[in-house]
Amino acid sequence: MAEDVDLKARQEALDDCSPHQGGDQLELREEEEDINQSNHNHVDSLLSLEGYLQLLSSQMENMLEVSLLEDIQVASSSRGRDSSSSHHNVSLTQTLSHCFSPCDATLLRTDYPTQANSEMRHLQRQESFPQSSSNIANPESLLPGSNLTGLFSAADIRNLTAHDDNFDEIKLMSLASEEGFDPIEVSQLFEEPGSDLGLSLNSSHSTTFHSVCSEGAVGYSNDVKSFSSHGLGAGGGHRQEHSKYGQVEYPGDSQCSREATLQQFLHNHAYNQLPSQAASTPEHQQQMWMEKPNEVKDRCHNSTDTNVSSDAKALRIPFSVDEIVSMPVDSFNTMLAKNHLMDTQVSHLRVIRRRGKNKAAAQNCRKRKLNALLDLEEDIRNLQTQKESLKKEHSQCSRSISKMKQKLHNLYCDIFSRLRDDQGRPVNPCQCVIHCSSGGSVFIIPKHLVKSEQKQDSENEQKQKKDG
DNA sequence: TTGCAGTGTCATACC
DNA sequence: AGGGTATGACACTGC
Repeated sequence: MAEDVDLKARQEALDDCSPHQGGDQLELREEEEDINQSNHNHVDSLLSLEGYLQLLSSQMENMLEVSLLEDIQVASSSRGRDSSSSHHNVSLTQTLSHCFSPCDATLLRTDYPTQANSEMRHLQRQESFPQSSSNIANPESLLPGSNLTGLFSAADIRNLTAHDDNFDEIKLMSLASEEGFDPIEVSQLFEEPGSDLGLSLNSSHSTTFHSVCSEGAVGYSNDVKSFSSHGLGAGGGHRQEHSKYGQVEYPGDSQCSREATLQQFLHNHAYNQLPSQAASTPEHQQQMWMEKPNEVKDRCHNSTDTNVSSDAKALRIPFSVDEIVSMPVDSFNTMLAKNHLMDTQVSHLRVIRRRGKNKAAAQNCRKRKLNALLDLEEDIRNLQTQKESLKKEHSQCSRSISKMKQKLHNLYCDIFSRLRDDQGRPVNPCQCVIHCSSGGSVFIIPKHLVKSEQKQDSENEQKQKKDG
């Protein structure tokens, strides 16, 4: 504001010296107003840019934390069995990290016909739901009807989880199934008409929570590793149970059971929460279970990487989620046709694909926004530099005009001091003016004649305008 | 506890 | 017409 006043004062001073600078002043004011408005509009942008730079610097740390959390997660699951099996953690982590590779998925497909025992299948199906809807932060929130604390006291389980934020969802889910937990019943119980393809909405009914799956800022990377690491929460548990019981589902099974497995996996969209943040009281658990889909839908957003990975795995699709998202539409349609999926499964996969696409689009959109802000900030700097340059040029021009005016005045005085009228008397410069014609001739004309001529000229111009 | 930044998702418009 | 993209809005999490 002080700069405004100073500038205006200077401009007024310059205007006094040079009466023809009104246009320049107006332009400068406009430019100044524009710049000031830009400054005002981008104060917030500058503030957010600071945070963005901090985010960039911390993303490398986050990437390291991801792998670290993976090890911690597995370590926590093996802690209850063998506290000294540190080497186990490494191998498990490696196993988990390969859980969603296309090669792995293909192998799973080829394994299907080798499974024949129907009882085992039933048991495995029961196992599959806990795996899919794992991610439990609070063991007591598994099911309202299942009494986990009958096997382990709440204190024991809390102690188990207290070692790490990443509670061992796998183990607890196994316990849940041992308690007679029927995943299909539950999925049917919470199946509501009009829900959103059973993805976020249906999943919302579950009180299960993700273990910490290293979500957070992932930057704009959308590669396979990114998806895999995010999928460790559910995917890791899933894989582990596979190694325990073999295949959970078979391609030769009815579409119904396949669909059931799909639903089970698609029900896994709870937000990752720490044990302390999860529902802790039975009342709260009950409330969570009774919540309407729309009320809990959005709570489930951040875990979708995990869950869509599980979705693809549950469908036995030999492609990773990232491939599902990034593959051309023709390849995608071919893949859908080859796998002989039901309509609902196809629609689920399309949802997965659409969400993945939209996720990337949102990341690009935000990236563009930030870039636009950076560009605008640079524009502001450039305009400020240009403004300073123009101000200097303006002052230089004003000084030049003042000098020329002074010279003209001196010349005027010099000429009139030498002029004499017909009678040899000096000509009064207040009564006469020097007039230069277009032909180059110079006349000394009395001022009153000049004024009358000017009046006539202006009258003629007005007449011409009216006629025109 | 509150505010903020980052994120995923949805709805919608547009291509 | 169907799929992809862009973007505002919303809810949520973690800090």
